[in-house]
Amino acid sequence: MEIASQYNPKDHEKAIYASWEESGSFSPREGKPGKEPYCIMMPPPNVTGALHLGHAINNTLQDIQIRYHRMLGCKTLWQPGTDHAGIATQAVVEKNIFEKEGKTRHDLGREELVKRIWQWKEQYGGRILRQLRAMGCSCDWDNLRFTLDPVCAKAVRTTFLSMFKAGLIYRGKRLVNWDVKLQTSVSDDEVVYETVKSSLWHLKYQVEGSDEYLEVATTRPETFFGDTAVAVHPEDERYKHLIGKNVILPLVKRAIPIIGDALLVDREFGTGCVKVTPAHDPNDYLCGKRNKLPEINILNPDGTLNEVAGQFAGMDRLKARPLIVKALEESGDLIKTEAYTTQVGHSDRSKTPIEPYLSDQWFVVMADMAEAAMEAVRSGKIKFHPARFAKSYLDWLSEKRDWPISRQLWWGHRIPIWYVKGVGEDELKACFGDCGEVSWRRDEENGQWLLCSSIENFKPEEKLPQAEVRQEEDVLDTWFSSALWPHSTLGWPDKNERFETFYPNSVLITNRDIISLWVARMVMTAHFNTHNVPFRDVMIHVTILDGMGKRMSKSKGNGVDPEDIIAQYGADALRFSMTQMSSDTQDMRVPVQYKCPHCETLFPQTEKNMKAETLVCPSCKKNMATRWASEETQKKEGLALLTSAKFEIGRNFGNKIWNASRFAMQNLDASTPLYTLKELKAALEKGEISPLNADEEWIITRLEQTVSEVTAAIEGYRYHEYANKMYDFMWNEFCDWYLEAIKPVLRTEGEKKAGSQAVLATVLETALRLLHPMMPFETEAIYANLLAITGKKRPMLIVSDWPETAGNWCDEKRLAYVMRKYELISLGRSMRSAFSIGPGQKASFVLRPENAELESFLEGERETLTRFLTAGELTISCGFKPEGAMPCQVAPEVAIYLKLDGSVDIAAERKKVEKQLAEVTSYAASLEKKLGNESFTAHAPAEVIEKEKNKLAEANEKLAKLRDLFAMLKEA
RNA sequence: GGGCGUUUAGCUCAGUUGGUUAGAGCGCUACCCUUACAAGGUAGAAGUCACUGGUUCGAGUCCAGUAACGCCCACCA
Repeated sequence: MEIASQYNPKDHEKAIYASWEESGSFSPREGKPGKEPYCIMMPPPNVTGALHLGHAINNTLQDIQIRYHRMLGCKTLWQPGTDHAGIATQAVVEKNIFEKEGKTRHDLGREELVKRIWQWKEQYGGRILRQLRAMGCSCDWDNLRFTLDPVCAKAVRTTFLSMFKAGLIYRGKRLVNWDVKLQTSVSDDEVVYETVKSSLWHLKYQVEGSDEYLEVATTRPETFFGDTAVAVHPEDERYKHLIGKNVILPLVKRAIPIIGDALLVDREFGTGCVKVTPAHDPNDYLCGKRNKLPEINILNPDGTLNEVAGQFAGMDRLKARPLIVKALEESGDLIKTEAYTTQVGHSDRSKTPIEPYLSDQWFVVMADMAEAAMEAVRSGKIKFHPARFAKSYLDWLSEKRDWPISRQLWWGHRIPIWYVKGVGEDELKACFGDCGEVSWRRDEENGQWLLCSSIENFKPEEKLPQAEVRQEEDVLDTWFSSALWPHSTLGWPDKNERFETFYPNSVLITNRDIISLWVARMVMTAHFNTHNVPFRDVMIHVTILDGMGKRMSKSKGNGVDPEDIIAQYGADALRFSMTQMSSDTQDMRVPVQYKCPHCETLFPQTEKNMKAETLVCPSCKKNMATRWASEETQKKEGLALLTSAKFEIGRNFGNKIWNASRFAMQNLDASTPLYTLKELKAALEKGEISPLNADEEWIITRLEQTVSEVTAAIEGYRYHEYANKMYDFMWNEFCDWYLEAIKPVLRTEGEKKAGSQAVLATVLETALRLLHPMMPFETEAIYANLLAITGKKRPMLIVSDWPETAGNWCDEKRLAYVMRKYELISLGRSMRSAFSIGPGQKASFVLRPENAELESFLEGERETLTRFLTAGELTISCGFKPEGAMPCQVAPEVAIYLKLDGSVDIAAERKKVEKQLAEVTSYAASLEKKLGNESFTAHAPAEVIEKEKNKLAEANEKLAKLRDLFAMLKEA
């Protein structure tokens, strides 16, 4: 069998993924007896978005758990899906239509816009799925969900109706964050504050019937049209006497009261007088409620001033501001203007300043649901990993602020509420009284009924021809449907086997920035709908940062497409590196570089160039396109892939595994059995294969330790430990020592060779299974080769069993001797290097063990010792006495000498030994001091003291050898 | 302003309940195309564990404070 000398991912990934998929391996299959079903819901990415490395780490970690549990024999489901992401998607499509056709959504109308967004979804919605497949994600594609699916929609309507019936849904006037560009409210979470250099304008408000005036400072002078009071601190001696009087607003000459409000006013800030604009400021709004002030709205939905603003009506509020200031200045009502830096809320989506705006919105009452969600974590029914993240979850929930769920968008789940006028309750009862899927409530203020229903395509007007019926225009906040994800995707509310099997889910794996937005809400709705938790564990993983320490995100422009990395290094390299980065303390910086498609020159991604569509290569000066450019431009100019040296480690490791396996393939044949560890043990005990040599006993023991450690690491979500243990085992133990050690046996013929082949096959195959969840493509490819070369027929690795240990392969002393052997080799090589003995040049060594047992062991290892040391003559003797000066290194129980042909520079040798002597002496002294310290021996635990004593004994032993050596060098 | 986290080798990061002479990968130095692998091998150099105190027989690890950085939440008329 010809095997390439480098692992080339492109030769394997597509075909292997296809064969997994075709074999149905991604679908849940019946579990082994006693194994609990296992289920993870993929956090649904925005359907029209593109995944970046943040998603790559998220999905890698999920796939590891899924593949591991599948191999354990659990009935396993990884539920994939995408989110309709209301505002984000609608904004993108609207922008696109406006750029191409110059039309707004109002030109198109609701139906047409929604149609266009669906088209957009069909066209671009595939990219994420392609990316997930390229990464090797083993999701149940047959049951892909979308938050606007009929299944999910039913869950949304059902939940809404239940909440409505339970009195948890209400409609109220609230000050919302209004996005004037998208003309919708956005949640607090979608508002980002930006520092803006502005001014603080001081205005003069004349006290009615007096010469006195109040000086109020504002950053938003245009809002004075909506002022309904001026507030001062009730204890403020400067203004106390004015409370109850009126001031006259400039220009419009309207009288408003002076009120005392200790909550709103900080006496120390500014002038101590605050203009109160309840309709346009959250704090003023609350103040208005406290003091029963009227609320005057000054804005139209598009951000222009309304008729209240008199001559300024119709102007955009920001454009009007300087004109208003000018008018105030001219009327003498502007006292002064000072420079002021302030934070202004901007819409995360449209990047325009947010207006606090009074409007009708729908809300969900949070109090009880939040309490239940907190209890689920406090009681330990849900566990966070790492545990500290429970705090941010609990802190957020403890505020129990009602959830505004309406959005003035067209893309999303339309709120299932109908406004009904002109009928009495008797008529409603007659029509819907028997129907559990309809409920209603009286809205006295507006003289109408609020009718709520979970029926699909509900048309109450057909049953109530006499009534005036209007459906609510708003849609639900995207998070409303995402919040149902753990149960809606399983077909809830319909009773079904899938839900019964996989609910609650096993674990949620996600990023910490959506703990409040999403995790908390899932727990709340789960409790409300299913009286259960949605999942048992929440695993929060690291955040991927760019080279400048900024979180990777699409909108920032610093996101790296996983397919860029896959194209250059392969999916397994991406996955390995991601796994290795996934510790639970620090976020991970990934410095990113562009790679010129023409000359392969690398140059760093910077703040400046990260959003550019085209770039010029600093080396070859040719143009290139980035992922921001259109597909045509990418084709024409060549695409500059983003890359990072971070992934080289994964590629190099993959190549190492590949070559180690290649070596194995070259030395195995159709006669080689393919045992599990337990079967190998049984075969040994029955004498079916010849006894293991020391190196084999050692590698099997190390392998079994690795099986246990790696299993525990995955179970405990300690991914970097999983990656590092596998890396160390494969590279430093399997390749560097074991494979090198067994080479001669494999070149022989006979029983011993057959035994060694069996061991090699077992170790390799077990290692492949351990690696598979993290590096599925390559391990599957190697496994296929292994089956071919040994002539076995087995199912694919993806559905193979997770390794089990057999235990007790050899005693500890023997293991220690093997380690001693490796240590001697290292020391010997070190001396070779110190004396500039070239790699091909043979050198003579003497080993002087201190007891006959070790002597006889080393004698048995003469072949490997000779070969690893490139030794000419190798003497192993307890009674060896050096004649004259010989370079020497000491290990516990044994010393190794180098015989030099030429003369030895005795002075140099003496210096070396002297240096070592000094080091070990001070080390031993510090240990002695420690052990001589009575408080240490009194306080420290016995095992620690024992350990220190052993260290001292070893140091003293080494010291004695070094002293002998030194004395000898002196004589010579 | 409140909370959470981070600061360990030139870079990116590990370091389990306090108990080693503090580790890895990349990079660096020297020598090697040795028939699995140069995406490799062998041998090396490189750290005042941010700073200041404290607790302790013993601190990279625990406590307090300081500084810098990052994230989340709240909010500045």
